[in-house]
Amino acid sequence: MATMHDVARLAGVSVSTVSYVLTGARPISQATRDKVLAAMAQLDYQPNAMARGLASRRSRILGLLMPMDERGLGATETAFVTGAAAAASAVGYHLVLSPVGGGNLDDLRRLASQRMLDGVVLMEVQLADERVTVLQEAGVPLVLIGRTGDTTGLSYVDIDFEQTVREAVAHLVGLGHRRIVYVNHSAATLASGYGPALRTRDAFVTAMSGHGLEPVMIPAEDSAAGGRAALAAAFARTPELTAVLAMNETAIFGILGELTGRGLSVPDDVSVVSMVTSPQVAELATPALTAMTSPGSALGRIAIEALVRHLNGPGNERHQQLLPCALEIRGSTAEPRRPALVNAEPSPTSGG
Amino acid sequence: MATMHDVARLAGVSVSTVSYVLTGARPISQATRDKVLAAMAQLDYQPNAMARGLASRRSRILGLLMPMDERGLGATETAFVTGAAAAASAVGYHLVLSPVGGGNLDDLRRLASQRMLDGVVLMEVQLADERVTVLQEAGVPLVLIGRTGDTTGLSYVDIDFEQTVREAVAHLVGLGHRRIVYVNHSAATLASGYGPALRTRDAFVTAMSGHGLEPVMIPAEDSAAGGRAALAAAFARTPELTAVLAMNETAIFGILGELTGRGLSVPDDVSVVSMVTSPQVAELATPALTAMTSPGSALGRIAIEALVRHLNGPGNERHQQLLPCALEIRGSTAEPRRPALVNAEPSPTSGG
DNA sequence: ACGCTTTGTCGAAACGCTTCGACGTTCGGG
DNA sequence: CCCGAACGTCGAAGCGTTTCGACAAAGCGT
Repeated sequence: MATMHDVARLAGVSVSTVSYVLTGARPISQATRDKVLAAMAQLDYQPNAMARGLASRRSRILGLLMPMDERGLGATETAFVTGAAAAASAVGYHLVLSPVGGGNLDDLRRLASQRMLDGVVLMEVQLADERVTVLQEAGVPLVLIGRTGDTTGLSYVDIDFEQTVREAVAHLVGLGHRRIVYVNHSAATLASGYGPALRTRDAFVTAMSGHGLEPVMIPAEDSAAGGRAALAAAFARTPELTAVLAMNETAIFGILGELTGRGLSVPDDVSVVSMVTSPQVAELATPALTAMTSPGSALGRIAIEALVRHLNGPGNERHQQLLPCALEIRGSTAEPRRPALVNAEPSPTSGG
Repeated sequence: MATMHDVARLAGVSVSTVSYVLTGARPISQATRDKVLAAMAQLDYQPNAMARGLASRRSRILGLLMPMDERGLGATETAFVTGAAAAASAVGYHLVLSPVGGGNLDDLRRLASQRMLDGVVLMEVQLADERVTVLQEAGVPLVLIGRTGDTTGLSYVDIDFEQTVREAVAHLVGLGHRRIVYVNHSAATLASGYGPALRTRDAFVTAMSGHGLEPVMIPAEDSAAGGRAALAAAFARTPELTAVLAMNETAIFGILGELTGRGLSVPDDVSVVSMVTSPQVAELATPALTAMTSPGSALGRIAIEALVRHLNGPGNERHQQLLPCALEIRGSTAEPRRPALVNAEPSPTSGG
């Protein structure tokens, strides 16, 4: 492994000159630069990341901290990761993912204090998230995906759940639906303070009320069985429902299965909209799901850009931004077959 | 940020003594050790990873290189990652995931030559994989998940596709199926030399022939539409098929959708077995899929353990190991409703 | 009581880089 | 023609560890 010394000797210059060629921290004449670059090429020189990091006190490595529990990353999260990696690469940083779960706070503290990461992006943030505290105390520059309850002084990028729900509801109402049930994450998840679940719940109430409709929300476990159970509960509560709004990529398949099982067709009998869903997953279902597509890779890119700005900038810039999901209409939504019950007398139309 | 110097001063010992307390490289008396540990606790000392890495020429960081194209990690890959992370953590290493795609070989070369990673585990290996060459040339200790065509001198852990296919076929044949179609990955994937696709193809031929049955394989794009198309092709080729074996987590949903669309019921009309599938995905489908469950977390653990052994050991140990998938019977397989056609005269049983 | 190995500790030299201060040159303005 | 500023380069001092050689003290067999 060639070192800077070797390069300097071969090029006939000092070590610091080689360093300046590499970093551009000081001007170097074209002639010298060429000599140095030639020597580097000849020796196949690669700077040693550790030495560089030690001397400069920055590793040029960014961490993406994601809990990897249970089920894996969906296409949504993957888009996020690739967006972040591309953005980091574009500005000369490496991006590494660290699968630190919520449990091992000590592990996180260690990782943070060792100065191996110049900054981190934290995913799957809870409304009250100890990891944020740990990272802040360790003095690590930080950008969140998602939001804590109190975002004072924090940088974050998150999905605009309010607008996303509003648009989804508007789409269904525009088609003529009146009885719309929202299938959320599980009751336990809600109780644990998972922001997206809580925010969409509130947004749904607001949106439905805005249309003069009754908001019915049903929690569902994150499993196909959970989706089936939720749909059963939904029908028990609102037998005349014509549309289901869901934000639960796992349960949605159970919902569809149960619908089919009951002899109901999608979208003719019941329309389904899946929120914060990637096109890939939406296409998996039969029929393909009308969905609110999450801005995955943009989210990742923006988070990294904010983080890097934070690292270079003098200090206190915060970046707080919300991105909406885009409505993509596929085959799972249509006008209700039966005129909505609130609008008209039950007509003698066929359809049971 | 306290340094070793601070700790040494506070404890009234030399810097090297502090280092020995930390690394255990030389014996230290209990009294001294206690003083040092107390000082470390008081100052909340954390060793600087860069300095340590520079001096010791090992970072204690392991890389998990995974291409993150298209669709994200399934639960299978996630189990793999968590298994690997846990194993690394258990032996005092950090595990970072690096989303280096197949395209940017230069990026990979840089990452490898910078000596930031003590060793790497490479996922999604192709039969001819340039990344392996790059890594070997860079002299980075390496363990593969999957295998290249020529595994001489390489360490790997992989799924035992031969046995997995054999068991899956045996399960179906045992139920009475005779016309079994294997839905593989896409023709392009096969042509690109993707090991699992090729190995399962060959194993399928072998297994079917062993039962005196005709092996029919259909490639499928990795999408729901691809699965639908493949099923259509399968029926065109083998109208009397009673079972589908698939290794394509994405296409499987299209297959199920198309089956339902044709008015065929699973498992009564057609049995379906999904290979190298996680329980989570298997449960998503309706009915839940009988599947060959991949040994995800064990694979990850074993790969990391082999890698660490490789780092500590004197040198040339290779580790080559195959792990089978486990048959988990769920609701998508049953005896064929119609007696298999090769066994009997076509009976006048109802069924289109 | 004698060397000899162990044990416990220290000081100093790396590790490979960045960065600061210094210094000679060159150049343009007054 | 002189002065200051900008340019281009160098040497050396770190960055925070590990690790090596040295050495005093203590334990051992004889």
